[in-house]
Amino acid sequence: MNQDKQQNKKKVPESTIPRLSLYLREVTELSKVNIKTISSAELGERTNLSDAQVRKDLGYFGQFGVSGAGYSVVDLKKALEKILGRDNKLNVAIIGAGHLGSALLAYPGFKKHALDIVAAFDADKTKIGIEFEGVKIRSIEDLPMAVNKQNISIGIIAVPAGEAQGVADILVKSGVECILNFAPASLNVPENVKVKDVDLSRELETLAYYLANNGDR
Amino acid sequence: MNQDKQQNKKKVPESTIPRLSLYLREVTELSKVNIKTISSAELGERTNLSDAQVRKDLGYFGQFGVSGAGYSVVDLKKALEKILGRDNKLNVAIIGAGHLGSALLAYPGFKKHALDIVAAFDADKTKIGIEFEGVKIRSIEDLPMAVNKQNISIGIIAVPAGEAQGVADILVKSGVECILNFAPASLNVPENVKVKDVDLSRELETLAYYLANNGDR
DNA sequence: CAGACTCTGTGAAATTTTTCACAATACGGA
DNA sequence: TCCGTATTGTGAAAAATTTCACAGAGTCTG
Repeated sequence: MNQDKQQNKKKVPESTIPRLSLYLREVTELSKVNIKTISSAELGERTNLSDAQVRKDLGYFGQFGVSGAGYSVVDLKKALEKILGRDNKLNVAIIGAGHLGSALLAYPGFKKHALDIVAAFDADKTKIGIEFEGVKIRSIEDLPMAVNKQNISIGIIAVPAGEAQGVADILVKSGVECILNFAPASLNVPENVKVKDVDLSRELETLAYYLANNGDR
Repeated sequence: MNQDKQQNKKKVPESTIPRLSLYLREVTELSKVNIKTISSAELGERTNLSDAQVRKDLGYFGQFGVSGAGYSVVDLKKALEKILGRDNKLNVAIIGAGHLGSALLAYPGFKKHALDIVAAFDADKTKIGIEFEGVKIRSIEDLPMAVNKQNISIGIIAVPAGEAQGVADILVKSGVECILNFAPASLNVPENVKVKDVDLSRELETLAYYLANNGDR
């Protein structure tokens, strides 16, 4: 039904998408310093990926390059922005206004990515009403209403692990289909909901493993 | 030379390690509520993975289960802690004491993972001397010395993208072999150095992609 | 204590992802 | 304009990862 975009194309690997974001970062950088074109090899070097990987990734979405010359930086930038959906603004809610939640509220990257944090919630009554970075903390009870009223499409969970599933349930029930989960807990959600876990513990533990097994690579 | 641990065993896939961390999280949880055994199927359900995946992952490191009964929670917990190197404490330095850096200093997860934040650095002279969570911010110039004196094995980069490579270079030169990079920049480091990127932009962009291409997958 | 049942460990198959390699194409200089 | 060079796009091969599926081992019930 909406295969149209990728019709006969092969399925895009899961792992390609985050790399597209990397490419976009680089071409954005390049466009700032007024560089006009870049080859897959150079782009690969800048992202620590192989040239073939770069070409293959881009190839899933069309033909953006010019044989013998490489990719036009501005064109590729535009194309990637389109693919990654930067053209339509998205409204984001943060649930949990602790250390992490407030660091996120201050994070400048959101604006760059056409993401607006339009609401923040916390269960702690003493925090309600406080304003962080122009966003007033509200009671978590207001969440379902806010999702609808403010057309929120991404929920960021920044609460302790024990409360994460409950928050996820509320988000799902309210109609949010994308969750960025900072809590160290595996969330249970329906198939149609996309969860991305950002788990510091896991990252650290992975590093510790490589330290412990140093050398095995 | 230190293949000994995994002698004749097949190479452990990169992707297995973060999952081990997930398993450990679950068995730790289970041990708290005094559950004695768990099957691969249950562990899989709790982590949104298949039972086969769980067994295969554990299988790379030995035979921890009992046919017909499952895995002993305490034994598996111990085994995973060993594998992930939680038995030896590691010293960590955070570079960058902005919003993110200070949120990290407050993050309770480090202690749990046998990680000690023993030092924090910032380039901003006005921040030097301030104490966060019992750690005094120092000048970034002190970093090389601190790495040696305090036996720091993990560096966490929490500076703006433009400064990340410079900080990475200092870390590498000082002998740090593990870097957790929060800056949205691709770091260039020697082969023997392990970098883990935690890139919020990339996560968000990936989510946005799935929102934009909602329905496919 | 026997038989039914459960659940692991693991080769082999299937799938996914990455790399290879090269024909086709466009550019740029003479 | 033509030739040499650079670089893409992409099937096909290789590698990595996941899933399948089942023999074998241990558990539990009556």
